[in-house]
Amino acid sequence: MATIKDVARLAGVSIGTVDRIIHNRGRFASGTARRVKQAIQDLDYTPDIRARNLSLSRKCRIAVLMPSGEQDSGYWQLPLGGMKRALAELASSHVSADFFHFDRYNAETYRAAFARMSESEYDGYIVAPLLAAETEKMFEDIYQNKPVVFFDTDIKSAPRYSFIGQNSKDAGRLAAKLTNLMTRGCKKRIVAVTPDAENEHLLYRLDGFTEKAELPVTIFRLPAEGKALKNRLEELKGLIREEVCAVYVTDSSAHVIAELLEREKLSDRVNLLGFDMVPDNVSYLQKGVIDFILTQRPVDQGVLSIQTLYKKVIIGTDSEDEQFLPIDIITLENMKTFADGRF
Amino acid sequence: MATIKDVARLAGVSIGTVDRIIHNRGRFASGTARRVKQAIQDLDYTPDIRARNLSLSRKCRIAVLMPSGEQDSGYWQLPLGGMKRALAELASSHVSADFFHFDRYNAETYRAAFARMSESEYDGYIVAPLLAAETEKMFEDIYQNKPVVFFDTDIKSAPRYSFIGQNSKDAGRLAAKLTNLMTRGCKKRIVAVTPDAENEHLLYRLDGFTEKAELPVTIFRLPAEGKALKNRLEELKGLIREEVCAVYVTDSSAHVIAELLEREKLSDRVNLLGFDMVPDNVSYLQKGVIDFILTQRPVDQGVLSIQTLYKKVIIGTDSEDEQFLPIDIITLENMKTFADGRF
DNA sequence: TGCCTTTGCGTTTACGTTAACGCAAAAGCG
DNA sequence: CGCTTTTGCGTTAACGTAAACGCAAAGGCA
Repeated sequence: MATIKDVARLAGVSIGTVDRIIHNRGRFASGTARRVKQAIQDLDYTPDIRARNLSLSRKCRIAVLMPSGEQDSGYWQLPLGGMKRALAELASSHVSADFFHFDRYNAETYRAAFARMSESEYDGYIVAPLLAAETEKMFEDIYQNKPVVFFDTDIKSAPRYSFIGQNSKDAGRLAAKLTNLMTRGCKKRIVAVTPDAENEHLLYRLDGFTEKAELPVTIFRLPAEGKALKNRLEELKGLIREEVCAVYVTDSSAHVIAELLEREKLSDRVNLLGFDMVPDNVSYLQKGVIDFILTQRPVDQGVLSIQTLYKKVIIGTDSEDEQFLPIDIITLENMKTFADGRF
Repeated sequence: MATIKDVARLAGVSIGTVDRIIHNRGRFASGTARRVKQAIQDLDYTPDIRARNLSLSRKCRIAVLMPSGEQDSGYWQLPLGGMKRALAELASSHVSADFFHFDRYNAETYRAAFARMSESEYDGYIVAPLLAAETEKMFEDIYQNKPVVFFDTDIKSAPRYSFIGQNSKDAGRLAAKLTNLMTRGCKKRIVAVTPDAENEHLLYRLDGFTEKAELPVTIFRLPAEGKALKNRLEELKGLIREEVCAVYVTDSSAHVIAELLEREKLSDRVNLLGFDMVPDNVSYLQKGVIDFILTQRPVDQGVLSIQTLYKKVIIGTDSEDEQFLPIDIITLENMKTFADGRF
């Protein structure tokens, strides 16, 4: 491997000159530049990253703005775990992160977390921009000179460096295909359960599903918690008992329906399909109450978010504008190959 | 982040002494060692890998011994691609590899490739040890002082550093579950097509399948090529036409059966399930002739093989003895999320 | 011609770690 | 007691790159 010294020798100049020409900094004669560039080509010279970073003593301080881990049945623990793992691996490369959590159903906490984050300056930002309206303007200033990565949800109108996530419509279509398979011969309906709160990518999961489903689909909205939830579940129970052969849940709360099915001894007759390997879902999958879980590798999303900023800030290489992860199908038989938390 | 200088200052010694104590090299007084270790603890000091590697000017030359890319319907291109990608990313960290390919159906070429590989010395080895009997002894000497990674197939009796691959029995079970789903209501049989040649992990894929299949399974052995293959296919055709509702193929050659089904217009009536996203399989999946493809992330296997050696040789951290990858289920609806070659 | 500015480039230090080298003090030995 | 050996530890060069600094030569101007 050629070093900057070899280049300098071949071009007949000093390493300082080579460095200046590489970085287009300071002053140099155009003829010299040509010779140096030729030498770089001839020797196939690439700077040694280790030496570069050592010399720059670059650090990468990252700010992460996301919901607290427990929300959505513990879903956010998954990307969080991925980030922590990636950070541990990159710790000796001077990559570190501060986490700012908010309540995704409370815009005020989002703004507060953002404010706390803004107190220091970071080299890069990772954000789950769940509150579209609030996010639009927030990152405009920051984006001027620091990379901002969105994960989970994309906001096309907001400025960002890269998006890491899922293609939700395809996920819905896939769910429909599996549901069709399971309900072959069944003459009743499918219930699609989706949260009360508006969320763009859950809408896509519904759209894709209804597009491909071969049985009639009844959409059933469910509040997040409390008495309203209880009442609605009671209603749902009646519906399921009578005329339903499968239930599709668009978010990570399939375990709520699973509990209902189990209690009412409906689980043999009614197929259930949901999203995300949160602990409650995993245990109902294991019992056979949930038939399929789809995921979009939330842990990998976390890992990739950190790595994307590391590459940008420390190595200096750019990533794709959109980074989609595969949609995985998980069932009783392959769950344990996913289960060690690495996926 | 604390440096060795800080440690030295706190312990009241020079950096040379600290270094000697860290590496347990040369001579030092036991009292000094205690003080230095305390200081390391107090400051939470970890050596900077970049500086360490720069100083050691460590290189990692890797030898890869595997079948040539075209074999097995182009399967080996997949891990090969993963290795190339990982190598490209690590190029400026002085990781490089030489590839030695063989014909997996010809033991002589395996030995020849091994001999060529043995002409130089490498810092690490990646091997697809498909010929169990030959491999047993081969790596004993090498393993004495260099890490050897097996991928795809494990040989428990041979010495190795780590294995990267799949749990084949689980894959078979999963295949059975999906086949059961697809053939619900069908009263005929399933044909399990498997290559003539002996291969341990294909046996496991059969075992797992027959264990969980709900219909009777007929095992049908297929030669690799030539006239024998043609005759056997003719035979298979008769079998399928009469009394079969699904075909399960244990290796990457599902496309051979797919072609047969398509030609004989049997694809609507007979379900087909196979392994590996090789180009031919992908196109039959797209046409709907193949219903499901299972994979064990061959590309990731390649990436992980390189990374495992990089971590061992350059960073100095050990990996697990066995590294299993998740079993993925791929169908028409989620195939495009896998299709960009990154998975 | 003398002085000042600009241009082009070489020199040097720093980044943090490793490891060779060698010096002083202590210990061993006749 | 004087000599050699051992012990303990400090100093230093090297890894490859970045960037500040400053020197010499050339050019500009009166």
